[in-house]
Amino acid sequence: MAVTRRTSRDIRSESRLDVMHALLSAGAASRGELARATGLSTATVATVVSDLLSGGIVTEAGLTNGRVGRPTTTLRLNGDRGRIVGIDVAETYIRAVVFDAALDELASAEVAVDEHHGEADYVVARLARALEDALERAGAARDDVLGVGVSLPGGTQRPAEVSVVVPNAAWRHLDRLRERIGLPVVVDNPLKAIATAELWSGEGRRHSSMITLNLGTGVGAGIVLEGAILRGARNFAGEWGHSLLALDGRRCRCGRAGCVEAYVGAAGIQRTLAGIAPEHPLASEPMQREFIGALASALARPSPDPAVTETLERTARYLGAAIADLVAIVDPEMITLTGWTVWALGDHLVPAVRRRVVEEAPGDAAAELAIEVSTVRGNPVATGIATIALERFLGDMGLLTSRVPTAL
Amino acid sequence: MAVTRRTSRDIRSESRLDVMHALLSAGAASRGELARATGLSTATVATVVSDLLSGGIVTEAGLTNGRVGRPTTTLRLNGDRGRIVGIDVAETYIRAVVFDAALDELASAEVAVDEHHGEADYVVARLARALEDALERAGAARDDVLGVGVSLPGGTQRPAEVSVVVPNAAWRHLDRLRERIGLPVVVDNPLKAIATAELWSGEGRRHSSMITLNLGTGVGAGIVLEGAILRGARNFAGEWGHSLLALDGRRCRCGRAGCVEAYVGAAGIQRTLAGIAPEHPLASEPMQREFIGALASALARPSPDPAVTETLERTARYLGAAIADLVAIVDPEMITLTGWTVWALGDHLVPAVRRRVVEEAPGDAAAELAIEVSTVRGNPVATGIATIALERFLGDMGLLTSRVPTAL
DNA sequence: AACCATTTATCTATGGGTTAGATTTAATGT
DNA sequence: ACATTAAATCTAACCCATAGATAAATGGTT
Repeated sequence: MAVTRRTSRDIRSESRLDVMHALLSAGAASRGELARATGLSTATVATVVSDLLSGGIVTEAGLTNGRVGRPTTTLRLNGDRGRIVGIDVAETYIRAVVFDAALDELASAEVAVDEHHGEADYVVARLARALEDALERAGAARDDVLGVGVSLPGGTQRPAEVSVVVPNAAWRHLDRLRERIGLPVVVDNPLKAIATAELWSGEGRRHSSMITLNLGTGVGAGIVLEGAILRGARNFAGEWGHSLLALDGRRCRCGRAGCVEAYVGAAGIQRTLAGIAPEHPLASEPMQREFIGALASALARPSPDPAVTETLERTARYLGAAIADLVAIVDPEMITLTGWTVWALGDHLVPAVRRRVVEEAPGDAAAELAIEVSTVRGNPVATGIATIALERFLGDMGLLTSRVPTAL
Repeated sequence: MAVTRRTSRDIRSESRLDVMHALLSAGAASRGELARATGLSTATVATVVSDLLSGGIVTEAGLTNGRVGRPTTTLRLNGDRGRIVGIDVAETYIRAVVFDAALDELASAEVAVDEHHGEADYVVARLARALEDALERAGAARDDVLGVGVSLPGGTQRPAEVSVVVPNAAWRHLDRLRERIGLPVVVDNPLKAIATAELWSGEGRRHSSMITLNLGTGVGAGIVLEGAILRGARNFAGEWGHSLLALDGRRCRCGRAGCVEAYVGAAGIQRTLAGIAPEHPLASEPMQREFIGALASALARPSPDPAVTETLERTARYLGAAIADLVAIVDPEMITLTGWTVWALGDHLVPAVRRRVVEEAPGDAAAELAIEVSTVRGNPVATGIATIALERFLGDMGLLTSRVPTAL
């Protein structure tokens, strides 16, 4: 596949996206403010806004009188345009979140999933249940739904549809999923979702390059370059969790040895602790999220358990080295961190990781690198996959061209 | 730094580049052929060609009569437009290559450099010597030179200018270099150079993503995405040689432990052999290029030395694992290999590496990945850095806009 | 020798994009 | 009432690409 050609239509498409992003992050803005925020001329903003107004994507939300002069009409994304659902299918739970068309969260629902019970029909049924619960709580009718985004772990790609790093039979049968949902569905993987969330609701558009790391059961990277998500030739880019940290190191659940995930995934952190203090009570905690939570509380105590402190130190070192590899290869302007490990351990982990990255990165590459906890609120996977569904919808409306490279 | 805005001028700039690339790879072509090759309309090609004709970049090289009909005017890049010099500054030598404006090689000169004699004045003097020798051999006057490209190892970046992975005092003083040469100079690092060469003279433009690996004393990756070189926030992207292969592994000359370069750089391969057979005569060969050459001859024998075979196997494994990391993170459509290690060992190494990458890459990510020896002839670093100088010249002429993001 | 068919290159009209600057609109202040 | 001010829109100019008409140049045909 050769390089894609850009046409002047794509420029308009990008201008529309820029205006929508500016509006999303500002909440409400006048045309003039949008022009200043996007760098476009007021004339262009006016025509773009009129496109979006006639598509019902934005609304005029009243006039505000300034000191003197013509009053400014305030613009907002039109939440009432419809509903978008984002569904985060994780290893142990499925969470469905309903958003309005301005990407404000309305309601959510979560169902537990038995990790060892992975048949397609079972998972699809649980997913449908989460979707219906969430819609009911949001008071949304099926007709209101503009699109449903589903994030599945593992690489999603055409034509094989889903190629899994961690095998799970359910994802080979997307047709059943579509049939059962009966609404416009887009499927992608969590890394592309968090990157999209960062691009619309976070830092992605303020920097020419950014990587967002998802740390939980699995770990991975969402890579954003020049305002676009790096998907790679097979939509596989960002599987940093399965890049090598240690040759012939710990066995990873993907089958390979020495993957980053085997060290800084939640189970990997537990293994680190078990290596330091095999008899430690936390080392045998069966639930990953409980384990991470307990680790956080242990660290918060006045004089923490040395084994716990050492676990954090080593994890910071592993993570620092793995992030340094990303710096060496991609050299991003900033890195954001997300995922439930970060929500729980961030206060202790992030400062240590910052120090480690500077040490481990080649030369002074990381000297000016910003490493921050993501500013995206809520579940970024659900937010991101819903955003991808919204992008797909906008593309179907003819408002977007090039920027809808969703996987499926 | 935010995302850069694209304007319609950039589209024309890309069209001009596309036409020039098509012309470079075809050697000679009619306007119609260029239209077919680029996917542009004949009208656009005609206007672009007339721009390039009036800039003297292309020439009409005679008419050819077909069977019937109006004869086709053949177009070529105008080599007589001037001369471009590419200078590859390596650890042990400096090579200057003179090209005509159609990027055909005219002459070259090489001077040896004492690795331990790294003062700025010394290196600059050697470089100037190589440049003058090459110009003389090419019969080129200084006035003919449109630009000089200098490739320096290590990251080159603003504002610190050159930030070295492997320290060398000389590169802190680019002003002296510029003063001594007295011609338009661009400086960049070898990874960006090989990527540029791949983009103009190789496979880069036929694929939406491509990585070219340089294997020699140092190792690194040139990353090409959507027809553009990935430079990163500090022009540091592609320093894959200093990403981690083995935590706490072999000490690397960059100071870190376990870098890819410490395993698959020429010195690393020798260390692998020394680990297998400490008394092996090749293990104490003092010159790296001699060592690699001797390894290649040993492998070509009917029944090769088992230590040598084992060295190749392990190197393939290291390289396969390191490439698998690139696949996991970037997921390119193809990978090309270059550098003198590849020229010498490619026949034995590449097939083994291909197998290893498929095994080591997560899931079936590498199943369709093409791994080939680069088709760029000659010294790709010199070719690439000369091409960057040509791009800079075209930019100064007003023929190119966005695509001249050279470092210095 | 005049004319037709054929192939290549250019010209023209159309449509999409952006923008600076003029103009209109709608408030406040005197 | 009228000037002032600020926001939004309109207008004209200038980019870009393309389809389709037109012109150019030749070999073959009558």
